[in-house]
Amino acid sequence: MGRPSMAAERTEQIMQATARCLQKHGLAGTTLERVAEESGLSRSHVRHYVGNRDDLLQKFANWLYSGYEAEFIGRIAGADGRDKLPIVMDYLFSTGFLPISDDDTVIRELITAGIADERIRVVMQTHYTQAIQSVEDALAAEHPEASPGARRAVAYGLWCLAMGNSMMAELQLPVASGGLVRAAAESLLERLSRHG
Amino acid sequence: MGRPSMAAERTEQIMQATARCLQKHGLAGTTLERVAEESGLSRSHVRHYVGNRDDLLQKFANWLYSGYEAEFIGRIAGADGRDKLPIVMDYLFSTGFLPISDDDTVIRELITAGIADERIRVVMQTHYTQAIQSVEDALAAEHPEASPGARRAVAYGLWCLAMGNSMMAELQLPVASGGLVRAAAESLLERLSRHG
DNA sequence: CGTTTTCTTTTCCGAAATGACAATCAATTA
DNA sequence: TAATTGATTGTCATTTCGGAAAAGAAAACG
Repeated sequence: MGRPSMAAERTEQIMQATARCLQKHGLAGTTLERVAEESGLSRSHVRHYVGNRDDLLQKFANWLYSGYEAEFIGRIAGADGRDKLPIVMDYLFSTGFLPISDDDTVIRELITAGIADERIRVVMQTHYTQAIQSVEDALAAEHPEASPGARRAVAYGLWCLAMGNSMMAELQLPVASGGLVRAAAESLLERLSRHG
Repeated sequence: MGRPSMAAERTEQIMQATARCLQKHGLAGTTLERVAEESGLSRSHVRHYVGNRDDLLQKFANWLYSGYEAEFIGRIAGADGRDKLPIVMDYLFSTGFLPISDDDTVIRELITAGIADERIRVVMQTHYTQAIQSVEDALAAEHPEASPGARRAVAYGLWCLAMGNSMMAELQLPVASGGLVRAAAESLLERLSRHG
């Protein structure tokens, strides 16, 4: 064996720096140099540990979503029965004091990257497919009598509501921070309560 | 007077080239050089007529949305009564064969630009405020008996649904092209039919 | 020790984009 | 015809980024 590997720590450093960069400077502004600066390492370090810029973004997507898988998808799968839906609703429409979570910006930038880069896109496709499925599972636990088609539409609707609202919030549109999405989301949910 | 100004035609050329660039190469790839190439003019031309890159994007935002104002907001204001809502629904959820309209990509890139640049953001804020108001007007025409709060929530909900779905469509998520949003949107509408 | 492995630092090159400036050309009007 | 206004073209310097490679330093292990 040679010198012990710093890869694990360094990669973590770099990923977190990448997140901060995406948040502060957007996708185009997330250059290897800036990530290096933000992480306190040199650009050569970044290249050494994660490769070129495309590699960086792809690894970052994996890193980010594997975190979410534990935090969201995992938590829903772990919760039982009627505990699921409140978790989902809070996650999608948490109306805390922060208008948007820090991650929302990062995610949107990543989506932009995914439109151009297939590897990133695939990561996001599989993640989002799972996430929407989790929403559907939560709905199924709450409304087992509803039709699968209706559940699917509502699940996807909730998801789109959350994504769309996050976009509007990033534009600092006043209407985005008034809890109006949550009202719309509740309306969607009512459909499942009404006709079985 | 000197030589007659070509500003009007040239600007139009440049704006259309900018749209094509945003669509093909994204925000980061929309450089003055590429816009010049796409428009058939020289980079000096672009600089001469629209200024630097930030100026270009701001002028483009104005140009794009003044077009939409005529096409969408204007059309709704012009339609009478119960003709409004179908126009809105078609505009937001047109389920044609194209998974997404050409402009959707451009708009999303512009939103990304608006997050960083305040001048662009202001343009988009005012436009979207008006657009959501138009949706609300259409709902008011169809459901005059519904409560204003409910209408507002549904209007904003429809808008978010459309935005979120457009994002998912750009990621080529299969679920985005199945007409599922439209189903969710119809569910939202039902809320206004039910309790006045 | 010395070898091996990995980390770390440094240097170089090329491409692309921006900003600024200058010079020439063309059309209109006095 | 001359002056003026704006169009058109071209050039230069600077910056930033990305990609690649080389060389040195540090730690484990036999």
